[in-house]
Amino acid sequence: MSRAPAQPKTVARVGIRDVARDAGVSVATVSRALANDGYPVAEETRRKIEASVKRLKFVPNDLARGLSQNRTNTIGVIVPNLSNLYYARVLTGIEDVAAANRLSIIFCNTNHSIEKREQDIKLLLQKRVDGIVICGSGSDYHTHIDSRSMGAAPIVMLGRNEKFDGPSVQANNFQAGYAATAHLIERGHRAIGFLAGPPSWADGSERIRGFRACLAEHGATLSDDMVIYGDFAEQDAYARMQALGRKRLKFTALVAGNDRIALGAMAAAVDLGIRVPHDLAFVGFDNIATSSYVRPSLTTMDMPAQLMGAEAMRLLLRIMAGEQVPSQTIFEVPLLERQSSARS
Amino acid sequence: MSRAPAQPKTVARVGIRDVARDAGVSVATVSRALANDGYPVAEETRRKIEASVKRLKFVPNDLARGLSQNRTNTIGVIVPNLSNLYYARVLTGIEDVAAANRLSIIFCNTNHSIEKREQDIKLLLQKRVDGIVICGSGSDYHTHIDSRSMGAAPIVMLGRNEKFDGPSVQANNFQAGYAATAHLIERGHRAIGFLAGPPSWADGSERIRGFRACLAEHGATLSDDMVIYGDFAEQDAYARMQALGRKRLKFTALVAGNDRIALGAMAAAVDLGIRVPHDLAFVGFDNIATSSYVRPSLTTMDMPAQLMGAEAMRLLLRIMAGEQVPSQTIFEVPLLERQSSARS
DNA sequence: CTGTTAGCGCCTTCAG
DNA sequence: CTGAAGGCGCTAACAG
Repeated sequence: MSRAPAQPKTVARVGIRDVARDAGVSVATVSRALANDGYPVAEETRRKIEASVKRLKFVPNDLARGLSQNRTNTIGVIVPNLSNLYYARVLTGIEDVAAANRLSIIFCNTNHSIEKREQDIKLLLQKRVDGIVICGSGSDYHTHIDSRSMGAAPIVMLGRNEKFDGPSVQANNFQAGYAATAHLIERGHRAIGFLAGPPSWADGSERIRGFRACLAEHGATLSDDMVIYGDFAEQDAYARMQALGRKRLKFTALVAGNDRIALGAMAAAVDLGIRVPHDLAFVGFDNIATSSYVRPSLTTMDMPAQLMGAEAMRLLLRIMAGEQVPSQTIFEVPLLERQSSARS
Repeated sequence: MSRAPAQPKTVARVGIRDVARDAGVSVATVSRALANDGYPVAEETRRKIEASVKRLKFVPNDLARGLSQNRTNTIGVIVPNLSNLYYARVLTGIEDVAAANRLSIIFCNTNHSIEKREQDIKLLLQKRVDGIVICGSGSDYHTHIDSRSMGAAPIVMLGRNEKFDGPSVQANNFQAGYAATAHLIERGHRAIGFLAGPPSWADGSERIRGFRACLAEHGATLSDDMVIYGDFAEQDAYARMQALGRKRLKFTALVAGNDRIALGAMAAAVDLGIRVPHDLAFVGFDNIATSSYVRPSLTTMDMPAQLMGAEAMRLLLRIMAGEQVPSQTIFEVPLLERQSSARS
């Protein structure tokens, strides 16, 4: 597959040389005026240069700049899936602080494929990004690129990843799972199930650990069929809930691996004539926008997605500046009580 | 604000020259072997080179490549706001076909600020992207960069923008607004209101035009207070609905500017004791994931967001390949009947 | 099939 | 405060 050059060679772009000639100075001076770092340039010279830049419509070439400066002012962000509003918020948080620091973002979507992720990392390294934020948890981190040697880009991980030893930003998912469960227990529930995501989802597993820990601590008997695995989305959760509801319902409350799962399951519950929260209470994770606008509204653990994104970006900036940063930055997750777990 | 270089100059990166030396060939041969276009390279030479690449952990520098090839295999995507799932889906569509064509995406979020957008375009041009997709409609397009002269990157617009004369991908929002309204009329409604987004939102205005046209055609009297403007999100819609509901409700059905508005308003309706759809029917636009998982589920116009994103990217690819493309590519928007507009 | 050699457009010492 | 010149890492003629 070959593409024609984006620019026909016949249309020579205006370069710094043209500006220099037009302004009657040397390229070095133009370069310095444009860089606008502290380097002294006479006010008048600067004005002449700026005029020429305007007149010639000069657009500096960041590729050349990057090549000689060995820095691109660009970072890579790898996300598993944007249809999950959680990641959209994370990305928004990253973008905010990136933009504030005049950094561009090269965005990669992996669709949860770890091969795609490896490939994306390779690509980003070729593009000489100054740093990388990898979002999405798993137990699968594995890449043969040592992030610290060879001057390769530093990596910050957002989410739990057991095999990654660089700096990471995480939510305290164990605590969150624990708190969600404790909330239900406090409401009098004893038969509580967990509608989980995929087993490979590290953040999810932590939530389940918290769930089990809380139950154990309250003397509940733990059985394997209390945790029902599936995927991240509404549809599958709807189906799982239907399967659950057709038998005699053995739970009075469900913790869902995330809000999308909760929403899907709640819809199924309603459709089955199960009253929420009277017959069945729900707690989710993420606090996506719609969770407070469904009825009954969804009680959820309020994952600070945007904050975490922003923090990850800040860490990356500090690493890029040569600072040492903490190996783990952990956010607690507050409970947001709403109707789906109200006393009935 | 200054940052330390991402890479200490002391650690010289391995370059194509090192590979050449290691493999005992010339840099040109290495370059050709790596490019892997049709250029003939002896099998054995190729093998030796690949071995050296592995051994030395050579990572080609795309900046240098871009500089000499005058192409970056990177495109820019500008989006108003990712917290709207609609744009997340558009972006996903773009990313899919971009990745399939080995193009990277530089992502920019404008928060609906047209200044930020101008700035982003400038940045993208400096980074010498091969093309740009601008998402989000408005009546405000204005940039002094002529997309066709100077070999600057071609632009494809996704969404309606009156002042932009390049190729665009759009949904037929007039038809969609018309169809949504016709659906309600067909259900027996005559007093229909429109819970709009901001007046500056071009796609939204088209929907309103369709709404008016449909009403007019069915002999309804049009008054200005049938359209209630606000922003794009749930919260504001909730407030507007509450204001509406406190007076004697003069509508039996509402068309909402998008699903988020519909969801917010429906929540308010429920809270006010208004029965949906019995007392008040709803139709939205976008078909975001949760719309089918709220109860009552939301009837909506199924905007083909991902398709449109993919198509915009395909158009851009064709332009980049030097092809001529249609100035407008328009998608029709199907109606998805669900519970919020069921006969009551 | 392979090698040599100019650039690509800018930054950055090193001298004025 | 300004200029000259080498180099960033790779590609693309042009010659073998």
